Amino acid sequence: MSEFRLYNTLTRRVEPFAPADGRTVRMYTCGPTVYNPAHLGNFRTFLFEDLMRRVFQLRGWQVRQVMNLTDVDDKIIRRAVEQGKTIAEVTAPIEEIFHRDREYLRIQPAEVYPKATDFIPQMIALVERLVACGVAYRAEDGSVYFAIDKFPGYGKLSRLDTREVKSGARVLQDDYSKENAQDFALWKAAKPEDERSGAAWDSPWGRGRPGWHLECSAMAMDLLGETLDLHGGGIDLIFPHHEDEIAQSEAATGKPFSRFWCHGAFLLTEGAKMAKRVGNVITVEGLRRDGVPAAALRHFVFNTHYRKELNLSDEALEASLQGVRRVRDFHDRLYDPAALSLGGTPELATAADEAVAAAEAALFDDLNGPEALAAMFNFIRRANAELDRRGGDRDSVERARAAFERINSVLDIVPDRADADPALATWIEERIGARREARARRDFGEADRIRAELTARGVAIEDAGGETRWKLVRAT
RNA sequence: GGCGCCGUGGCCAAGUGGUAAGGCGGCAGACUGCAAAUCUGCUACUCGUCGGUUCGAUUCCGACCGGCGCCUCCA
Repeated sequence: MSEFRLYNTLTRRVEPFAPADGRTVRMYTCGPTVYNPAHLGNFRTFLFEDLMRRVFQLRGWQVRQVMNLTDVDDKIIRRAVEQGKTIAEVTAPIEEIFHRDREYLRIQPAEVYPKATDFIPQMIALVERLVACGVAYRAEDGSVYFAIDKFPGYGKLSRLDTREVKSGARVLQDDYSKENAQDFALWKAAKPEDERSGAAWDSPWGRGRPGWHLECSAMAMDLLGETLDLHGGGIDLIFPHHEDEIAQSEAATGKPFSRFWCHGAFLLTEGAKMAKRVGNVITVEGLRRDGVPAAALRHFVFNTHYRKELNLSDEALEASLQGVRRVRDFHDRLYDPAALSLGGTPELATAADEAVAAAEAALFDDLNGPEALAAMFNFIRRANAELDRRGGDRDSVERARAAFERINSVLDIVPDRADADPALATWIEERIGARREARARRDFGEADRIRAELTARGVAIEDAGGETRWKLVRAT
């Protein structure tokens, strides 16, 4: 079996990767803050992580993935206060939307979706450990901070010079008092709005709530052990989020927190990072309403390497839509019973084997989605050509099906066929029957009229092998 | 100011120290009553610009131009 390689942000290199125990990849991926529906930019990262876990499975490893749902933070609290709700009332519906969108995009569920508020005791225990080690201190306001100058490795992931005082960068003073401007909060003393929205818990340092980074360290170590195989997220999380996770985890355990760090690049729209504050957000729900199938979105995302920025445009999306239509037509042809009876050729079997080899080589080499897609499309072209020959070889058709399934087990880019309701289907069949009769008496004017009628209702027809097949297409 | 990424045909996008995958689109042909689907051929002597290293660079180095991102709660 070929070597498996993965880019590691920690070393900035592509390195051989395998789970520590040789069997199960234990991966932690930063999930959404559930105060607003995630947009396609967020989902690009989640799709990258879906690709990752599916490739691991293709390689024969088991996967235990933990994705957190951040259900307590400043924005959630602000919203709760505005709406006179508790944070749980704010986050519950958003959590549902997240899973609905996730399922629409065919993102495999993680093994665990822990919520921050369910791990308060573990987080407090971690802070106690850090205080005991002397790397964390309680400030006058009752908050607890991590002292970054007590952790020698600070900055190793982001490679930021901690001494550098950046001119031109935004230097914000937050509401808490701390010894060093760059120290980060482990535990935040409760404010009135925290109490009012249910975002405050008892702790050895008084009422308060966890800092942003704490949940990931506590939940990852609780659910996956003190050293993970891999930790993933969007590239913007490298600093400070992941840097701080490393600091607080490794200061507590003395062990490497994660062997690999993997980050996905941004999705851009209109030339800028897709973000709520930029106002160029596109939601999964919106795309779904526009009739963009999940398969096309998956194709769109996987057609650019995960570490490269991807610019969303109508043209690019349209190309994915068409590409995925080709995949579906091929899939339908391959699985039509006729394909088996007409049969393939020995060359079809060869094409199948080569396609699998090419796709796996691409995927196992730092998750090269674009090359895997190329392998898929090369296979489709060659297989179509061989199927055209009707070589009578049933075995090669079976082989082609298996190859297609194997590659598609990762990409998952066959669009669902829109089902016609029974009444429409009956009407379509009737019209096709009428057209068949017209064609039989060589009344092509009538036949074309009927086809136009069907087209107007979004039905495309194909005359193939004496039969007429139909399918629903987008109205546009 | 610091750190980092990117610039490949009309659009999207891989890739390699030895002369450019794949998709979409376009053009032509085969098939078809006509289409559709499918297949075949064509569609970058060239990989932002200028230098350098090399027998040879799109691929390595440098400079420059252009775009994007991170620099404390943003995937």
